[in-house]
Amino acid sequence: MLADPTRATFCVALLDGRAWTANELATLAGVSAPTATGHLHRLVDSGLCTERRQGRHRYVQLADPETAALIESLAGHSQAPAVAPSGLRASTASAALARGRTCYDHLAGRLGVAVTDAMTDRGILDRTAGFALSDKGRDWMTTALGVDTAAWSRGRRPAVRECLDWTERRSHLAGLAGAAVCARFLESDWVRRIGSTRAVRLTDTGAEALGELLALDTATLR
Amino acid sequence: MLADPTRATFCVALLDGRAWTANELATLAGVSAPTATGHLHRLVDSGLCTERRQGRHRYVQLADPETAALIESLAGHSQAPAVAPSGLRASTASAALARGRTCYDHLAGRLGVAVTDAMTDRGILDRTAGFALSDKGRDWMTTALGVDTAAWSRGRRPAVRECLDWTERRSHLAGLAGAAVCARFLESDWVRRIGSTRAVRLTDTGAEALGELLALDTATLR
DNA sequence: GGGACGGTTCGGCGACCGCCGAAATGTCGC
DNA sequence: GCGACATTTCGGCGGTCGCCGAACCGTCCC
Repeated sequence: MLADPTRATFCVALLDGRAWTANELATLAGVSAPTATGHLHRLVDSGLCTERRQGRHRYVQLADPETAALIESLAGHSQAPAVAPSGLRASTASAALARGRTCYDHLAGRLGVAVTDAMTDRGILDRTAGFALSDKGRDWMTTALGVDTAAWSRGRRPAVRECLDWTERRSHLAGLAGAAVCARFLESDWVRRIGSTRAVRLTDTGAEALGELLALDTATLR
Repeated sequence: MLADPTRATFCVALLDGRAWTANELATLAGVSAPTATGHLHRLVDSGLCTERRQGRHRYVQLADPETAALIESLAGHSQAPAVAPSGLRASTASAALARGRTCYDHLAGRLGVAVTDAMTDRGILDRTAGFALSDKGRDWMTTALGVDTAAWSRGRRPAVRECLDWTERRSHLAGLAGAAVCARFLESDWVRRIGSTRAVRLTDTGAEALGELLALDTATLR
């Protein structure tokens, strides 16, 4: 199912966690609308995606975080692209993605890895044996981010998960904690989406906040 | 690469962590030798597998634990097999696999999940936030298993990793800790391979040892 | 109502790719 | 050297599947 280049392109696009319409995906992948329709039917039938009909539009998105994690891990294992993007526009877009982006519902790129590293340095994450939130980390989630971590023990989704970043080739934070951090950062406008892409950029207030909360040097992230 | 049924069968077989010859894999997957050769070339070229020539034999195995983890996660996401294995022999073999098996280099099946659960109950694993080894767990590794956990901080492979068990549909322990547990159990003859398959069974001494070390009730695992 | 537009169904074309048999190569054991 | 055996190369067959154009169905907006 994921082996077809067109469907793979769809899924990577859907990794941004948003719902796309059939035509958007068709244009992105460079195929005709009928082709895209057929692929989307198969993705929905196989349970990888879900759809929401709304008027004459059909919005498709990944079925759940587990599916997103699977696609991430496949993307992480695929070799680096053979050719670098050419052209000013493409390379600007690709640079923006490398700097910071969302990966389903958490942060990735240099920004995502930097935040994860800073959380480790500050003792919020414990990476000496596995990838876990320390006691201090649980406090930090509540006081700094206003997140109720007690609710995390219920449910199937892991609280903390490691996700291989395919541009940085290093791990960043995923799971419920990663999603909470990303959501809070977007809500507080510390991080803002660039247009309607997956790419995000750090705002001025965001840079300041991350300096205070995580002693993070944001100079290379802007 | 992994989408072809024959190659997928090869990779799942290789999940036992051992090296297989081309003919063994051909027989298992029900294809001719030339077909198997072609597939193995592609798997090696793509970096998923490595080969070791030895006389007139060609031994193939998975390239590294990361690759094994990828295949595991794909296997975990594939739907349950539509048809139950039929025939006495097939169902005995499948029951043995469900009871206990190796999953690349760690334990899986009911046995793997039970050991993981027991380690959690005894406070060796901390699953309240992520999947990590507690301080107590590090001591246990050293005293009970004679494993030096200090060496784990170096290297890319995570010390503790969660692996979705495709028969139990629950997580079991993987990563360096999972590999250490499995290796130690096999060395001590607490667990023994059934023939040359991935399936393993608990020995009498093993049942006793697990009762002492983990307060594990092994009645349903035999 | 009528045009615009998103999405869908149908039919058919073409390419890719997995498969095998036959024959070749290389290794082992005697 | 010679037969047995594991593996490989080659050539060719066949099915699957992705793709598109054309025509069709709904919904939205004027």
